[in-house]
Amino acid sequence: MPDLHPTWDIMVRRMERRSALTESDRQAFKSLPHSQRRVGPGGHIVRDGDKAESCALLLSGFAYRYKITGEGGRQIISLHMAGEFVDLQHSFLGTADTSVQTLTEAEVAFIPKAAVEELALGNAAIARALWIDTLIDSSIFREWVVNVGRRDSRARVAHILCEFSMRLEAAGLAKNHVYELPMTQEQLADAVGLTSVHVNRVLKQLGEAGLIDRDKRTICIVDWKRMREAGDFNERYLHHDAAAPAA
Amino acid sequence: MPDLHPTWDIMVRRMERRSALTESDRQAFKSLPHSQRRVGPGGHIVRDGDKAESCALLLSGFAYRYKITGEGGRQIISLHMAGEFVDLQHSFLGTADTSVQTLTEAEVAFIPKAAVEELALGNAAIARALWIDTLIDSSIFREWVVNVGRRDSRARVAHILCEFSMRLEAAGLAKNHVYELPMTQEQLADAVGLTSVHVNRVLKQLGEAGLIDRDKRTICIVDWKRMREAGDFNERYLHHDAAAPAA
DNA sequence: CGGTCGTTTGATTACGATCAAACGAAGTGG
DNA sequence: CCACTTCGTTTGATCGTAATCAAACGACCG
Repeated sequence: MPDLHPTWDIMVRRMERRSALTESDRQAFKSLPHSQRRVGPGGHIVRDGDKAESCALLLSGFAYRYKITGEGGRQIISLHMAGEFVDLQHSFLGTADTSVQTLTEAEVAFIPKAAVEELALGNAAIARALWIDTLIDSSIFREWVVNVGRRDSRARVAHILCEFSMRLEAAGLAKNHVYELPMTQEQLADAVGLTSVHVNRVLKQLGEAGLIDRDKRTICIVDWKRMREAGDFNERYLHHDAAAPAA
Repeated sequence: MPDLHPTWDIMVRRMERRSALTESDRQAFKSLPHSQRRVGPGGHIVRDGDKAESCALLLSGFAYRYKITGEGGRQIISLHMAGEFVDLQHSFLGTADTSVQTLTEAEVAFIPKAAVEELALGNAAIARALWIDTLIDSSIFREWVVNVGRRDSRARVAHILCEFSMRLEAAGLAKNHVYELPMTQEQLADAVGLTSVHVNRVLKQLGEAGLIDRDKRTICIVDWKRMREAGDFNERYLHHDAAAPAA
């Protein structure tokens, strides 16, 4: 594999944190058959209702998962960054129950469904790693239910900014609580169940209160402690420590 | 296994819909070591933050998963009925990230974490079945994010009533869209991100509009078609068809 | 029979939505 | 190069849904 995209290594390293892998396990990940494609900003990776034929690994850029309601409203359900499997679930469920769209220009590896299943079910250590990966996604969904269901606008926005910061840092894509938010205020609004107008006011207010600094799309969480409080944020649900005991 | 609770069979039958099982696979499920306990209404099965030591299978009754926010608000994140694993994820994640409480008197089988892991990772067909089970849970979480994030009060309540009806029927616990709702309006409110007062008004309105009939806690969805519309409900996300191809 | 819990209804408030418009930056074409 | 469009952000004014506050009622239970 001479020209394998470097993000494959990042993904494998994340898997190793989930389950103890042997060298051959690592190779199994890296030798997955796939076709790599560049997707422009706003391009679709999966569409709700699609029959699953492949599983997408995000190699660069950002993406989000969403659903459209009968009234035409959009709810963003999750955010994804380089190194993440964007629709592993669909390989097992057969049909996509959400759409996934890129936020930025992105490179995506599409792995045939059969290869994913074979990898995932052929080896206990790998199964464990991938399973835990989907379970952490699941934990994030649960937290999002809480976020949009029971927090006020200020806490919702603060919470998502904290989550994004933590996840970016865990992935090695940011540090010191400074990062480029790869989405518009409208998309942010659709992620927290508010309107873009209101999100704008909340961001302004968080700035005035000295919790964040903004410059264009760059977010700097100046006061992490107070921001965590404002967002009722406790990173435990991210399971960044999700240990790797038995292989 | 002379006196195994009959719900074990129901659970195994659900697993068979997810993945083709052999007789020995079925036996593996049914011979899981476990301790069975009766839990009174409102009793806790798991508490947020608990170190996972076992995995709970609900043998009878109803339960719900929830989180408490810093402000003291409660968000109910999922509902569970007999035959469902209530916290399979915790066995793999190590720590509970939500609490689970019974709605009614319930019988619960606690299976040691190690036994679950061994079962789940020791055999591809079983791994597949259990994994799909957790992925469907995950799909329901996604739908709930949409429900609380982007639907108005009427649709939220109608949606959850539709979901519960469908799931009960799929589990063989109800038919003809008539069922006993095992929760108070306050709990219903915490599941849809509203207040109990408002849920009460919405229920009344759905009754007056001829979509449902209520008698105490018994819900009868009189006009399923209009109710689906009102709740923007499309059962696809429940993946009740989630087929079982390769074993 | 009193007490608790859940449901129901009414009155008022408030948070965030909606409507509307201006502004700035980036991109396009004459 | 500048007019012009487009897209996203920002701010202001008003509206409406659901929250809050309050109280009565009914059912069940000890």
